[in-house]
Amino acid sequence: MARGKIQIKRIENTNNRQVTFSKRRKGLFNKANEPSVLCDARVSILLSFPTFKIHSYVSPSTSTKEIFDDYQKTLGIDIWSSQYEKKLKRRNDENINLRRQSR
Amino acid sequence: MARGKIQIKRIENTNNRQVTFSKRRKGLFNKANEPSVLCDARVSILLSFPTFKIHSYVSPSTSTKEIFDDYQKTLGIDIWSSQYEKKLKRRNDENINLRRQSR
DNA sequence: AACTATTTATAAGA
DNA sequence: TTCTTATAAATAGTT
Repeated sequence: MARGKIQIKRIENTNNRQVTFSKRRKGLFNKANEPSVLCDARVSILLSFPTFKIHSYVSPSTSTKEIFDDYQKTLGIDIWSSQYEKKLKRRNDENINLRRQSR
Repeated sequence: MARGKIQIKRIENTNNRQVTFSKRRKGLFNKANEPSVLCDARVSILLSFPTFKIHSYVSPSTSTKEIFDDYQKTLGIDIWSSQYEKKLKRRNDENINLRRQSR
């Protein structure tokens, strides 16, 4: 785009890669904002780049977690809960045993 | 854009709103793909629209969960764990009481 | 960090 | 709903 078409492949020069990242981050977040206003959509974007911290965009009046919970509901899974479910089950089992003993 | 500039405000006509959503979803996901190739970035997009299921894009060679775990690491929090931590604490407290009673 | 020639995205129409 | 196309927006290379 612009002053010559580019191939979509890794930019080898480190400085150019960083400049392009910054420009495109701005463009991407702008593009995300518009459908949320035009179309009542909710958008969450997470963008990680090796030398920067992670960058995020989320549309107004919602939160990253809220959108993620919807995502998980749609998939019918909860990829974050499994580690906690195991611990909870263990505690419950202990609990039931203790109640039996105290009878 | 195109054939006249538009104002960025809610599109009231339901059909137009849906058509615009579909067009912009395509555009947004395309735009997300390019920095991941050009700049070694990782991108996760979740896009929810009332009458559709949620749509997602994630850059190649990673997963939505992986990017999210990085996001949480950067923030220094774990927004999904808190609800489980509460339940776990409750079970533990019950457990301690039961052990006391059975002494 | 600003500029601008050019590419890309897209609003409206077919 | 898919295609076209005139115009708006984004941006690669330059300064």
